[in-house]
Amino acid sequence: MSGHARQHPTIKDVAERAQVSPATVSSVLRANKNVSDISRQKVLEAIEALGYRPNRLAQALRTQRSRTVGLIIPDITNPFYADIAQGATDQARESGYGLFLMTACESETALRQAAEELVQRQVDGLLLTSVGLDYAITPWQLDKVPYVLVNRYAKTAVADYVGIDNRSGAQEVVRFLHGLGHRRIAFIGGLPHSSASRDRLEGFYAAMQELDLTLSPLHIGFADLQYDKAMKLVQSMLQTEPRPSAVFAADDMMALGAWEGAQSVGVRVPQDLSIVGFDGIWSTAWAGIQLSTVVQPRYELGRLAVSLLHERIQGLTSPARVRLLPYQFMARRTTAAAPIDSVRSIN
Amino acid sequence: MSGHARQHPTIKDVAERAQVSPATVSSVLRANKNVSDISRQKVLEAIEALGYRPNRLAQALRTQRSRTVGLIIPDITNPFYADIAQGATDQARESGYGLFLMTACESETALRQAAEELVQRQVDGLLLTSVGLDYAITPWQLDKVPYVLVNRYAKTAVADYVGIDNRSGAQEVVRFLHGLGHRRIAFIGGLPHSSASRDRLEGFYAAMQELDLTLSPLHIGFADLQYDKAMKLVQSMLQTEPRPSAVFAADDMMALGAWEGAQSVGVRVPQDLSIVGFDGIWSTAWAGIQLSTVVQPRYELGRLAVSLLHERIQGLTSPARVRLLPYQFMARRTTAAAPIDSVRSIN
DNA sequence: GTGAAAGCGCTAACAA
DNA sequence: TTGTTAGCGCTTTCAC
Repeated sequence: MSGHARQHPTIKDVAERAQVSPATVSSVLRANKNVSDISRQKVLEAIEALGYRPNRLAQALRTQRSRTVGLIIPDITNPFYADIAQGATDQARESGYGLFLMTACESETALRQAAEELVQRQVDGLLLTSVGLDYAITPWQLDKVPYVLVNRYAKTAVADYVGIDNRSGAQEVVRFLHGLGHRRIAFIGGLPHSSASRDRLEGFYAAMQELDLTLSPLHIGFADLQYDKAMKLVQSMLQTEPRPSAVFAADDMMALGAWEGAQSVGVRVPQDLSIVGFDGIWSTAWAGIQLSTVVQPRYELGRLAVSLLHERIQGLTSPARVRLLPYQFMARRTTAAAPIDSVRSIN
Repeated sequence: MSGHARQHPTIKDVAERAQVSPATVSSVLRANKNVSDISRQKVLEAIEALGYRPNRLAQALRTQRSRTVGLIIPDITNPFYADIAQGATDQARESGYGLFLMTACESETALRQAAEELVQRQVDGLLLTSVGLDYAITPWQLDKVPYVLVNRYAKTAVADYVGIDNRSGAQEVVRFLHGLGHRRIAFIGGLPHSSASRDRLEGFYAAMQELDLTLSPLHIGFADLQYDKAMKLVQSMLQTEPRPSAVFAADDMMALGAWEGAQSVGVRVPQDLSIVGFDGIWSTAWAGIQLSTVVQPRYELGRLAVSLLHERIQGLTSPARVRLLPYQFMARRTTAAAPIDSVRSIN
């Protein structure tokens, strides 16, 4: 007997009203056991009448399952991550999970803190898209919380990984630019310690070498995935002599920044400078933009990551899986044949 | 004695190792009571040694506070909501809350379900940015979960509201276009049942009237905040005769779609057609875009919403508050003086 | 300053 | 089929 002016009705209140035991109510709730139709009916009525809502926290405490996954992304404001997040939430809902969101800017400690809090909140699993993984991940190798890596993997981490073949994507871009007559191709990297950035850089190098293109040290730099930094970097690259005829940025944000940088110093895109991005965020397809880029299946990446995580949560113990999804290079309006002088300089 | 091969150490394990009672450990954890330095020391050491992490779920169950807020947005993929979400997560973290994310596409039942689940998960408060509010909100008027409305308010809901003065923002846009010589201004609305869309439409009407401008019924329509729909809508608007010389879209996404629509039928922006958006998502400022728009303080909206919510959770009972933040109209590259024939047609 | 005991709301044996 | 009991991990009186 505990029912006067309490906040929310509990399973006990329901039991009382339905004249059954709490255990029976619980059974009805989980639609699982053998409960007589008569009891079930009474319980259902009581639930309805009382406006009862199960307390998921109590359930979780008891069952040791919160039916919650944690998602850590650097920045929800970045459309690339937003798309992944959308895929993740959708798949999570369909699999019966709630989604806890944490943003951890690109720092190891932030990632660590976020993961720590998520673990304390008893998430059943973790989705990690952030950097700093190499170091920060080790701790919860020990804990039993399964996790899957999205877009960036970590050398030390033995966990499922979902992404694309960044290396070959980057190669394809360089080959395409080469085919357009470009010989001086600049590269703007993202975060040097992100596997995705590293792989793209590697692919870039490999293709340059394969095509016998030389690379000026002035034509390579990193802009931390930041629009502004890429803008400034390109401005300075365009001061060099001979200047690049094409810029390949390791992500769309930087490519867009590069574009603004070029425009700000009177260099026309694509006539004077071709620009290629990476990721294929939606805005690259807009009428005013039409950025050439490598389109990743971002939404599907998010979905797939949750599926794999779900399997792990269910107890799957197979060795770490790697799932590489197909990407697609899209040549759009920011790439054109290299300017004459550029080609001549090679012949 | 309960400690062989258990998953995670509990407060009991810590107590045992530190040779104190669980109650003492708890006191140390919350840095609150009178605990002797000697005990505290022992406890801290035990925590360290065992790698103990408090179980936030158990804490929540006991204290009836989950230190969690729920955020419901239509679509995390929409930069406008992403910015709000970022502000919300940041402020939430600073206030000691975790953030549960749910997306509920623009439907009443989806919103209802999302809120329902969040309540079951015992969030301390709710942030609502979705539509369908008028109907769906009523239920948890009854429950004790406080909530605040962001960007859209509901007539029936008596709750804190955070937004901007959409009506006057829209008026400002029309006046600006009028000043540029535009006389035939089309309007693309978002969701008719969203307060934000309604207010913008209202402001549009008011200004048109105030300036003695007539409005063809062919020059007004709704595109559900969708890029594609706006694109098609504008295509058909441009078939009308006389056609509009300016389009005012109730959100940036639609403005961008309108742009593509115009381009697809050979109408130049801004020479033949001026376009204005609303919200001021970041991409409108990019080099390739430069969309004229009404810039909302999206990030601050998200932050403020959480602050207000926090106060409510603390027990504040003052009547519903309305917080209107300043906006800023930015005339950029998609607006220009009306074409000659357009002006002439008025004189 | 500290510990024993009760209980948050629920589920899972086990008995009946 | 149903109810009783114990307890998930924690906090919180209330004695001592």
